[in-house]
Amino acid sequence: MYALVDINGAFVAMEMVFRPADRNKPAVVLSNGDGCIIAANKIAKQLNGFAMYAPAFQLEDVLNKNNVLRFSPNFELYVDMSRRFIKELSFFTDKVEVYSIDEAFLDLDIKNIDFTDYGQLIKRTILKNLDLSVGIGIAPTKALCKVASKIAKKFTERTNNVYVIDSEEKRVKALKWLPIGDVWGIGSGFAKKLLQLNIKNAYQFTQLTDSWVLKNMTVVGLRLKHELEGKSCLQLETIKEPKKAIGTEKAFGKLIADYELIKEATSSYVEYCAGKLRRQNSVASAIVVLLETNSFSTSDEQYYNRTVVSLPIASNNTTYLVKNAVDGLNRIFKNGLRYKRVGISLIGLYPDNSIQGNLFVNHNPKHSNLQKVIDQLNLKYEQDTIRLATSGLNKQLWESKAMLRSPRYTTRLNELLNISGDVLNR
DNA sequence: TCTGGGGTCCTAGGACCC
DNA sequence: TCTGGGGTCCTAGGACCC
Repeated sequence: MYALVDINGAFVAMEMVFRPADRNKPAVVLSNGDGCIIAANKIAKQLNGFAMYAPAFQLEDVLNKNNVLRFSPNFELYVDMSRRFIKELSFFTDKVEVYSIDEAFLDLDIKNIDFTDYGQLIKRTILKNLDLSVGIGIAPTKALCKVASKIAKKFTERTNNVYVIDSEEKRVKALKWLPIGDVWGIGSGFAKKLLQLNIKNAYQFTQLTDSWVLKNMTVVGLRLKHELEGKSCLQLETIKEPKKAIGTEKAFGKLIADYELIKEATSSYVEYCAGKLRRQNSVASAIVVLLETNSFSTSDEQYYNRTVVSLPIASNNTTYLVKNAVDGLNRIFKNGLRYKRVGISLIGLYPDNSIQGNLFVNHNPKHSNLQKVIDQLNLKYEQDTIRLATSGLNKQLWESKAMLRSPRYTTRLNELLNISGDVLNR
């Protein structure tokens, strides 16, 4: 049996850990630039006229009228809380798959336990130690865990946040209950297609033939069907594989025409991603650079372009990667346009201990010691203590603002929670 | 005025190899 | 008359996830 443990309303819940006085208020977390609503607590979701993922400015009235608390995204906090969440889970089994920032699959291959009791124990532990509430679905396959977890969350009064699918009867009942569009792995595209065929729930989906599913939904769809039938096809991936791509693309705070500022942003993104690249001991063999105007504008000239810069020698050296990314930017940059976003992605990643040489390029590793020292300083003090001059000093001119970001309570010494001031006075 | 960001996997088709 | 067979690698596009 597997378990899926999932933090309820994760981002808002993580904010509320440090704001106990605000727990009964509606609250949302917004996307970069305070654009869209990406997370909300139950109270906010139940408000009249509320819509998840809507642009915040469209819901201005609803948010103001109900005094909804708004937060800029604070991923540094969420990532750290997530790390603590996984640590708690690892006390229950050493087979943990970190599935996302707020979810993990566990292998419950443990003899003589009552799964419901065990789930409740996990739930109580996370609540006690982290002040976060979770939902837990337990079943013989991962896809069925997802189904069980939905039931656990939907019918909290009956399930107390833990639901186990451990019989054929429960499986069929659960699948008949689950609308096709809510099935893990069925997105809006396939949901639409299946509804046209009068497939309305997960159970009906499992009644299709294997060959139809294979032909129309590839092997991915077929695996899902088997999983829902109770035949496990998706293994627990407990070993964290290195990423195959590391990228960043973000909207600017305002539209930007100035090449120098866009170059700064590009350099700064590469610097950030190259750090992640080195931390997973990889090198990149190519860089994607993309540039985009504001697609929502009806008056501005529209432009979208991307290019792939192949590197003669794979590398994880910031200076070298930045230089090549800027070459890419130069290829696609057009004067006279107002840009909304630049993005870079390091691709073709492989381990840094097996770099393929190049007969025709003189590889000069003289920067690698410098790079190490910079990384050490940035680790010891703070991110960006030392950075490239090409990443510039004008961040405030292009970076989107995060006016509503809460303190990074658990990762910055100068943003620690002040108990008497921050909590008791609230 | 304001409209998210960061990933994975699969397939088809085109180019190439011997 | 008859025009192979078995591969790899890359890219674009489409699907999905949180």
